[in-house]
Amino acid sequence: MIDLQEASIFKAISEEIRLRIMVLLTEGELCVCDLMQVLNLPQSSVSRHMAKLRSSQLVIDRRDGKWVHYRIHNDINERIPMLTDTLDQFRDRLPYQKDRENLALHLQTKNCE
Amino acid sequence: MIDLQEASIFKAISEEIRLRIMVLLTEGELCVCDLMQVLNLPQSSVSRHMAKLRSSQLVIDRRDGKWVHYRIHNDINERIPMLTDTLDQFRDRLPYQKDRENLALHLQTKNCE
DNA sequence: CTATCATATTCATATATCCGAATATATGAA
DNA sequence: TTCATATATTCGGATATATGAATATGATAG
Repeated sequence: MIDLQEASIFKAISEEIRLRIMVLLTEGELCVCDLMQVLNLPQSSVSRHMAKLRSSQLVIDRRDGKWVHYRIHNDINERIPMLTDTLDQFRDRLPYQKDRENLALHLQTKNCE
Repeated sequence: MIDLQEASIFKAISEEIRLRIMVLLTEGELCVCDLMQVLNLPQSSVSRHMAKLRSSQLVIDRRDGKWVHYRIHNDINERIPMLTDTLDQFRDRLPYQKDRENLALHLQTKNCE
């Protein structure tokens, strides 16, 4: 079944984990392995969710060696004006706030390697 | 499975028919029988979709005799910033524009009875 | 080349969602 | 009360989506 483009975008962020991923991406570019550790999910799960976000053009990917980094698509505000404001509004609520704390801790550890 | 409230709202508008209903409701209050005729859908289908929109608190209902009128919830922009602006942006695209034309014709006929 | 790491995809299964038809409920008129 | 109308809910079945494990792909190091 082919969704309307607009419905497809809402469908992408209507799943809890993908919404949490989108809020995390408001902090900046992240790779699959970051998200696996921060959200404590198997790799295949994160990768599948990123494929869905990518196919809805909510994020774009950038390969850097073995890693694939994802970030929120530049054009997103033109297609769905509410999205950035809405994600920002969620940042200080649970579980998004806790996710962001976990991300900060994870990035610290990562830098110290 | 219990969704996050935020995810539940997006889930509600991630389905094509419900999104079209929400865009129609930007024009004002409508009852189930209006939506049935404008969207050419069986009554049970419209009623089920309205229950979903209601449980996500995207719309509120008002009973007037035999009819139940639905309108977009007053508080919606506080929970999802710019949602109504986003719906307004869809109004002039297809299939939403065609739906609005059908609604206008339907309301004319209805008034002439 | 092989080995390893990061990511993507496939597979089978479980769960969720959607649908029209049928039935139930609610309201108002006769 | 009985009937008709508007809406809500229930019922199966079909389709869609999410899941972890296993496998495939892609990139780099040695």
